[in-house]
Amino acid sequence: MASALIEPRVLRGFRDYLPEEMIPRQRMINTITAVFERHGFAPLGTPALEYSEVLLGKYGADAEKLLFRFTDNGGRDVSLRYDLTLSLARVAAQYGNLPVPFKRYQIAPVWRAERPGHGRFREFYQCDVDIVGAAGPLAEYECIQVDYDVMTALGIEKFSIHVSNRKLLEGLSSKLGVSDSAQSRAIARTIDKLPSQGEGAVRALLFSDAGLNSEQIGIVFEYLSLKGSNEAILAQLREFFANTPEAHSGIESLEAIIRCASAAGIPESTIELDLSIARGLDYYTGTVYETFLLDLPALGSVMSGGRYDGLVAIFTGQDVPAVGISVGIDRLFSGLQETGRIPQAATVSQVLVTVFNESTTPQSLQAATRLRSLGVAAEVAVEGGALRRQLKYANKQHIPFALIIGPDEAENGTMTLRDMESGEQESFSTVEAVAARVLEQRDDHLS
RNA sequence: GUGAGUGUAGCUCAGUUGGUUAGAGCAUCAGACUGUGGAUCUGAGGGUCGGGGGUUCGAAUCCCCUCACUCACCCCA
Repeated sequence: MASALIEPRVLRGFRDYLPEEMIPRQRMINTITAVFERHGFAPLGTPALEYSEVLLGKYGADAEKLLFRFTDNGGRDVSLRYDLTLSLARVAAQYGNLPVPFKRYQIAPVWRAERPGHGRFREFYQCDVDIVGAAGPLAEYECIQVDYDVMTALGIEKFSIHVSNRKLLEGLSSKLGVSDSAQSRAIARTIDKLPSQGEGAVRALLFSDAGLNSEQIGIVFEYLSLKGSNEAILAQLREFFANTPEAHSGIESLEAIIRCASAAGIPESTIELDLSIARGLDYYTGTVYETFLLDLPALGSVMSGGRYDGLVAIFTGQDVPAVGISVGIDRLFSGLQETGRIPQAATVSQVLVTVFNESTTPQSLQAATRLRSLGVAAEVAVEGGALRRQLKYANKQHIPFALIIGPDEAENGTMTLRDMESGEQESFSTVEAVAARVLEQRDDHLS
């Protein structure tokens, strides 16, 4: 008796990445990883599952509802990680012998029990770099430098890094006479919507959601209307917050960041002080960043982060300075696809080594092995069959070359290399010559 | 979590006021074609019409429930 068939399916909000998508995605990640390591960030791995108490209590009440939380077979209360930052804070608190500052990167999936929507999933990747243990603006500037270098390495020219500081919002709350932290957060969340929803909507929300009166709303918009060059905005901020000490360290930090970036030669137009940037998560305490592609502003931020000095303290009781920035890999990937910057790649193979019959199989296998040792990705036509069939496979997979070794070639010690794009064939007597030909073609494509 | 919309082959979709055995294109596989892919022709496989219940002589079609997906809120990456 056959048992009931199992329907192949994945959970809501989860997905497979088929090779066609995974190949260019993996290449993008490799490029990003190389930038991280060039800045001295080292890889860190942490478990997907953590004790719930490690993850609870620092994201804010809304986020807690989004944890995948359950009891494991041993009766432990556990949750899938919601982001990578809290696990990093746990590591920083747990190991006493880490270097200071501790610089790590981590590219790994996180889970949120959210309702999936356009471009939103319950399992998605985060790609973070963080510096734990460095309090000064140099660490904050380094995140901007990494941001700039990642964008540049990916071939993106038109982007803008928007920078603000949570301390300014604290100063704003103080100036408004708001002391309730929930209300302060509501104000910040509402301000964050200015670019997407516009002034009218934000005014209405400040009244209905954040509970501000019209005089207070006037002050908020006085703050948000500070515009001009970065220098001009800083000057206006100093004046606006002259009697609000809570905001002063934020202004100083922004000044220092701008100075460092300018000294490092990052174009001034790339960094933009943007007072509407607030970031959603509650744990940010200082500088915050968001990065936008100028060609696709509606895509939203593709790289963002900030300073979160209080996070390690939930484990140790002591504040430890920390700052980081995170690449929104999926969003960035879809943005690059839209602007045509992702080359199509259906295969990783450069050569399909065909197999004619049993007597020529040894020659095919030897050629493939030699090609690989010469750095060529060589795939053997493992299914065999008619040569027509094998070439059809190479064509469909967009493998650029097919190496043909049949009885004729075996007899006179040659092999035939077919360029699948042009259909031209060339005879070679050594595998080294074949490899040179294939690698030359690849270099042409890259340049 | 709230509201609206859509579910028919792997994909995109037809399917008449409810009527016999649910179709097409693309894709897949085989053959024409055991030393050469993309083209053409011929043929084949592939469907519990999302699932369950109801109305009816009869349901892909009408009704109810449910699940999934899409869009807008909420929130965010």
